[in-house]
Amino acid sequence: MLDREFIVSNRELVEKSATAKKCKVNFEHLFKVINRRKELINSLNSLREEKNKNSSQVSKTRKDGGDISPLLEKGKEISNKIKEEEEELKRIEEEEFNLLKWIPNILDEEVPSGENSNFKIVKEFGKFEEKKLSYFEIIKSDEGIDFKRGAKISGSHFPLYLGKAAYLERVLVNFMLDLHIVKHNYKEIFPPFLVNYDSLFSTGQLPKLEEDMYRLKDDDLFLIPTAEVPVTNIFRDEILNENELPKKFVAYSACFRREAGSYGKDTKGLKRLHQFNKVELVRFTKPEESKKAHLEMLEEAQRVLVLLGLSYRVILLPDFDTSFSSSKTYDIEVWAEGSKEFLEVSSVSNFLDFQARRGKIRYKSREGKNLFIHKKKFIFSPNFCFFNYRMCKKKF
RNA sequence: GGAGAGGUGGCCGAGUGGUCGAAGGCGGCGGAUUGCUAAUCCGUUGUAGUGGUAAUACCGCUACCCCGGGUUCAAAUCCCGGCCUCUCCGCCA
Repeated sequence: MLDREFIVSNRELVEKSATAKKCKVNFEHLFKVINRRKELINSLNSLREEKNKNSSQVSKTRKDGGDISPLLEKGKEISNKIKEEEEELKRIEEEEFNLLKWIPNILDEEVPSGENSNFKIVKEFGKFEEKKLSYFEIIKSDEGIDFKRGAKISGSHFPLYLGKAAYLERVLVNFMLDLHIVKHNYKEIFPPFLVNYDSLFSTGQLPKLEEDMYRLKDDDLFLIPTAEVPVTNIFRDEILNENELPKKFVAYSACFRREAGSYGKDTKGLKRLHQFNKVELVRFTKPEESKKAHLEMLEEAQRVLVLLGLSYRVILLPDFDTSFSSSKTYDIEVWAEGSKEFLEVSSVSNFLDFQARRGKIRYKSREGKNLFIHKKKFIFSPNFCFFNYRMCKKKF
């Protein structure tokens, strides 16, 4: 979420970003609501002042043996007026919140505009060879992934890993965790896989992506689409000390996505799964360290691929592909030799203070001011490493 | 699932209708004292909104004692609903 005052004073930038991300926002109406809210708050403040004064007058007058009945009358009047205005303020604030929550994060100035170009290739690493065998054939054995039985047990897009495939998945997860814990100094987190509405709201999945989420209706909980959600919410509604920052977390979790509306797209094999494993990194930093931290994470993410001996490229996503909450996103795409294509294994995003504001994640600066934390994350999906011929061959 | 207890400031803990943003203690900060450390003494110490204003300085006002409603001129305090925590019993892993 963006700050009310920020939107007012940076209207052009905010509108431009919203348009690029194809989010429709009625800014005219929003500004009217913002102004009315201010009016009401000012009016209520003075009414309450009057109320408080009148009330203490009652006890004084009574002590002195005076007649309090006119004061009681007056108090009642003021209270009624307050009630009226409070009701309007509540409506206005709800309306304002409903408008604000649909405004996407602002885009970094470096993000390419989708009108002329698509993504921008930032880096290419390794050789992009082609092999005849597709990943799909390699993993279809009794030491591979059994999609049929996975579908029987749960439904399509729930893969069942057998033998060496299960082993490979597990060691990849461990490898990524260990690398970031030991070499990059992240703290390991093992989070809950079910979360509540507020947690998903603060990371921005809700309300926009509600139909993509698995929901447990009886308990009003959601299966996490990524470990980003519980990890980001560790400090929701908290105020940290400046010297506690930066916070660096790495978490493995299974991820659950309904992938509603994506039927027909990438329906085969390991793409677009309903359940998959992922190692997620999250950093909370001060605003002034935000950009640097983001680039550091981009390096850390690439290290995984370099150590695994995989070829990849790094791209900077264009505006229309940058997610609702993100300001700037790099994707790392591994080269899949069998299917001869680039596949997204990692996504490194800078959210600035967008999620922090939604979740009220703050820190106290030395000057005593509470500031919203900047957050960035990157993800790494081990299952996509299966796509690479060399990796599969090595392990099978 | 059944029964009970409880949620107050950074922490502990008092407070059952007005003078309570809230006693007291601890911690933090500033200072005094001090061979060092410790101890002692004095002062200070929440957050947000809004107005005065150029101000993250200062002053005023408002809100906040888990959350949301209600009663009342007046609510931390009374009433209703919710959430959370703890203890005991049962059940399952």
